[in-house]
Parts: sequence; structure tokens; C-alpha cells
Amino acid sequence: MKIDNLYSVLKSIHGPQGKWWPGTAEEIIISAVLTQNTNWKNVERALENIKNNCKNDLLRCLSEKSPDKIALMIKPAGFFNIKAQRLKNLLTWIEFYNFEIERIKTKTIDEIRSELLNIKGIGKETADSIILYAFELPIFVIDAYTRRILARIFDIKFAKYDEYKNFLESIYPKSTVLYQEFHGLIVEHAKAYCRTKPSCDLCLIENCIYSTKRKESEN
DNA sequence: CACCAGGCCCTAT
DNA sequence: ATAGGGCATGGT
Repeated sequence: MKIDNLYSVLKSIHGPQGKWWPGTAEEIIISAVLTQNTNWKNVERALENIKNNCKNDLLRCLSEKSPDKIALMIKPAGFFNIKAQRLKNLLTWIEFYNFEIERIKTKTIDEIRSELLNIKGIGKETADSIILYAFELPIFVIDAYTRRILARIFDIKFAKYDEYKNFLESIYPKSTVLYQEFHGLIVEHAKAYCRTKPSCDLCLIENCIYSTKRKESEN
């Protein structure tokens, strides 16, 4: 199997993901921080608490809360103290743009990424997730699952995040929808096949492709 | 009981 | 440069 086909193979297995990252742009920005090393179910609870406390103008409202207040709201998501501070840092940046997403989007992807990475608590995966899903600009999000799939199936290993990113962006066309779908497919694949298994190391996409190929050959 | 989850930062080699 | 520890909740 060629890496050019990974996307279509994943899609044939798991189907189109549609709006894989739920919520408005504002909610996506917040949940990008909440989901750091955290189960999505817990993110939903935390986000729900925030929405209950901030009925409208989510980002501006949240930015006016104290770190302690925020920590209390996002408690279910874990790491609540550090995440509360990270949200504050992120919101301080967004405030420069008067909390208007459209104003941020007038900058280039590289500028936005660089600014996001200057925020303490926003690493590459979080920054790229925000750019791809909240700002809807084409950037390839790399996570642990992405690395694992490349390693397992294609025996491809890089040392750095940006090497993975550049590699995949050189193979697949720079398309927001494509990158959104792709990342969603990778995560869903990992979830679907790992969650119920005792060890994630046994969660091999190879198995999945193998069984799919068998089905095809049986037809 | 242990291990994991849609990471990131800081520190010690 | 890079490995290891801390952050913390809820599910399996």
C-alpha cells in the first residue's frame, strides 16, 4: 500500500467524518486546550460547564473570569489549574483581535501559527488543531496516532513534529476539508480499534486493512 | 488495581 | 538534544 492511498483506505473503512470536531469556532478553540491528553467525554463536560456560565460571547465572557473560576468549570477535563491558565493565555491573544475570528484569519497561516506557538501552553498540535478546525485553514495536524500509523504501516519515522507535517502536506493537496477529514479518520480509527482492546499496541491499522482486503478478495 | 486519554512545559542529564 | 516527571479527571 502506498501512502497516497492511506486517506481513501481509512475513509472506505470508517466513512466520511463530516464535521468531525463539533461546535462553533469559539468552542473549538476552547476544546482544543481542554482535550490535551484528555478523554473527549471529559472535554464535553467541561465545555458544557463553560457554556452554562457563558451563554453568549463565549470567548470574551470566559476571558473575564478568574483562573480559579475557570479551573472550577473545567474540572472534569483534568489538569484544570494548568489548563485554566492556558486558556487565559490563549484568550489574551485573541483579545488583541477583539475576539473576532475573522480578524485573525486575515493573517497568513504561518503568522497565525507562529503567534499561537508563542503562547505558553499552546504546542504544535493544539495550534494546528485550532488553525484547521476553528479557523478552517489548511494545515495538517499531527498527533500520536498519526505517527503510529506512519511507523506501523510505512515504517516512516521522523524526529520532529514539523517533519511529519511537511511530509504529509507534500503528499496531499493543501485542502482544509481534506485535512479535517484525514485527522478525524486517523483518530476515529485509533478509537474504534483501540478503546476496547487491552493494549493500544495491539491496535494496528494493518489488521484493519488486512481484514478489509480479505473482504474485498472474498467478493 | 493499573493504564489510558484528540499535550505541553520544565528540568536534569 | 532528549528522556522523564508533573499536571488530574473519568472510563475501561
